[in-house]
Amino acid sequence: MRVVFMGTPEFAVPSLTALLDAGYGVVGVFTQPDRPVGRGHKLAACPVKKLAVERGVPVYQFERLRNEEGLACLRALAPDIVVTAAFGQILSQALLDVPKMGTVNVHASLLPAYRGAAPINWCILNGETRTGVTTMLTDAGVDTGDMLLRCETDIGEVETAAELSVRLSHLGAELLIRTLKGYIAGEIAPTPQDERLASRQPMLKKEMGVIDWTRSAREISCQARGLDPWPSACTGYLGGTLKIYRARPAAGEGEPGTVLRSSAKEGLFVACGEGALEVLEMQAPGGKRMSARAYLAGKKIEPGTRFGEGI
RNA sequence: CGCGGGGUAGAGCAGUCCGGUAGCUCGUCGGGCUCAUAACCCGGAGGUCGAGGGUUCAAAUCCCUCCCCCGCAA
Repeated sequence: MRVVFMGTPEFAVPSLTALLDAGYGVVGVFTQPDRPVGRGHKLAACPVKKLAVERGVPVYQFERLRNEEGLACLRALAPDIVVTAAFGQILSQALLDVPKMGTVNVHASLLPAYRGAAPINWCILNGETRTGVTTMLTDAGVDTGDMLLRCETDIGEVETAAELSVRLSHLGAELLIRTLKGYIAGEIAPTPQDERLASRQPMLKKEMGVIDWTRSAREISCQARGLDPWPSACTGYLGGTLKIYRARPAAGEGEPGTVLRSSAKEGLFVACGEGALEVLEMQAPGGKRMSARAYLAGKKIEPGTRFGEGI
């Protein structure tokens, strides 16, 4: 069995690892080109590339895989099946026609809901309590292909998108192996997606992070957790940006955006349009990420402080 | 050469400019108070001040070199 894997970020790593460990013949890995990341404009390899190199699998990187060059490369590898997981590029029909058994995608939502980009973030942003992973046969649309298997899981009360992503990536890897076994054996019947239940969300934008304190504590909590680690929920503080990564609703009321209680022992509570927000993980201007209590052990935030002014 | 911040007790910070007993909050351990407590009071333990070199009677602090971490931007 000749398998070609396409994926880029951390989410795809467990899937590729599972493929390799399960003994599938991974003849090539396609991943996004190295990008200048971090300080100093250094080119950095994505997580999938690092793993592939480490495991001795040939790596191919094309700016646009659907161009002639990429297509020719994929054809030359003559894959029986292509597996994708958060690859980051849309495959053309010509690419999809290459593998005899089709292209299996691992998608981090319970399709047909949350098609498109950032499904994990959107689930939390929308306050969903349950999500999962779906394996499907990729077609020309974005996440519209027939479904193979799915796996569900609850979303924790204070779970962030970053944490959920890690969990789903492992569930996805496990599901992928089960899917391939069943699919190759002809034991899984592809199920068409019900278009009436379909939904699709746009990519995340940095502006989505700005907190409107007149919203409810519940909504802001979802915003903070859903946008971790990027773009992250933020508000103005000390002339800079205070980021909030994890929070939960709590009792309390006051002028929206006002600090109600603040101490290393109690924590940090901010009044919202409805209820109060208990800030659990945050990042002060110019500082690093830490728990609100840890921050308050070193720096004070006086009750009455107004957040959100002068971002 | 993209801009900038930082490394001091388990955690978070002050002290560095202007060298001279290592300090605060939290946690932790012990004791007390209380019907009780994450509350309160008393006491204790815990630090090669990132590493190396230099200046000095004396360096967390001044000078040089190196390592590591982080924010912004992408």
